[in-house]
Amino acid sequence: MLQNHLQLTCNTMSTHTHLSAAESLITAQGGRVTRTRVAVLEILLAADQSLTHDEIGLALAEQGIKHDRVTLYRTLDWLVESGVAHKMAGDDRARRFGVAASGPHEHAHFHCDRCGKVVCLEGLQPAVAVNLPGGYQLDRAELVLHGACPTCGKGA
Amino acid sequence: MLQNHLQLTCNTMSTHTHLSAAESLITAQGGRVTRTRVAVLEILLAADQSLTHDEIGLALAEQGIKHDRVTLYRTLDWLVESGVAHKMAGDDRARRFGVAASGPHEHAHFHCDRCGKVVCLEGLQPAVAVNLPGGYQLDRAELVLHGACPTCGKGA
DNA sequence: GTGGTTTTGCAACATAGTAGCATTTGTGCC
DNA sequence: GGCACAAATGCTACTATGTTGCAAAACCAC
Repeated sequence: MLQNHLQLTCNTMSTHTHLSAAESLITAQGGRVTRTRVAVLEILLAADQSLTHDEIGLALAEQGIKHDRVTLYRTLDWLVESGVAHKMAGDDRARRFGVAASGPHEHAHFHCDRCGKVVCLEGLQPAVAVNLPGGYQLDRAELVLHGACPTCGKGA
Repeated sequence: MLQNHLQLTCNTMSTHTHLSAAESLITAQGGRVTRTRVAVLEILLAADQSLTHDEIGLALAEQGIKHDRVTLYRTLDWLVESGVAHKMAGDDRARRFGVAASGPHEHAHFHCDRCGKVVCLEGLQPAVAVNLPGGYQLDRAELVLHGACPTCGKGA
């Protein structure tokens, strides 16, 4: 899980010009580098799976970063809008967020039906664009695979 | 308030042995044939797209069928549990429901990003089961295509 | 440091879905 | 047809998720 080392990631005022990956991404999008944005993005970058708003909020709290529920929603929305993160709807009614590491919208997700975890499968590209009925214009395809993740599969 | 036309759509007690498709489906699942279930299922059968809980409730009201929000949730849940209908999460936070006409879980959906409509594409089968990382067990694949439906595409 | 704009935090609201329980309604049986 | 019993409904209240408006604070350029 996430450590709570409290390692004072607030280096926006430091004399070093050292920029973390998160900070670079944010400035590249023309946004201001704020405590919340950096922390949220770092959490997403460090995570190997999609996280819900709630999970991210919890991680923020563990790092001692004070934040508001609404701010987190807006931060996540901004990240999605900027193309840095992507949003996806699961079977439960909570949306999950992850960093869009590869192409803009071209990767599949795996949803574990037992533990509810969602991971990104970068290597998979759905072979669609096939027999779509006439008149439909395809923008992007979203592929969600359901089943058991390695952890849950072993237990069975 | 609700009209009191009370047009007695109750044909479960009629002398005919005429059973609608909806009624047959319900009894086949070992469920009771109730006003709400028959009406909901007929609405879903008649629809050429997935409907939200809200849209179904509206359709029920238009037919003068008194119902409760909670009952509708439970009815839909029962239909999904019985395998008669299927549930899918869209980009908005409302779940959509449709009848599972073909196989149990093996068809794709098309989501129109302009009008929000969701239709079932029975003919499409995602060609997955490919390079899934080791340890993952695949149960089913859910493919959602995003783009413009024929109606919205023409306008562009 | 100062000023101006972006973000945040707060409170209140809105929507989607769930839980418990008393009442009603289908259904099998006589 | 009438009865009994379980399933389904309807009601109220509640939780969870997400949104809006606005004043205060933080960020960044100068």
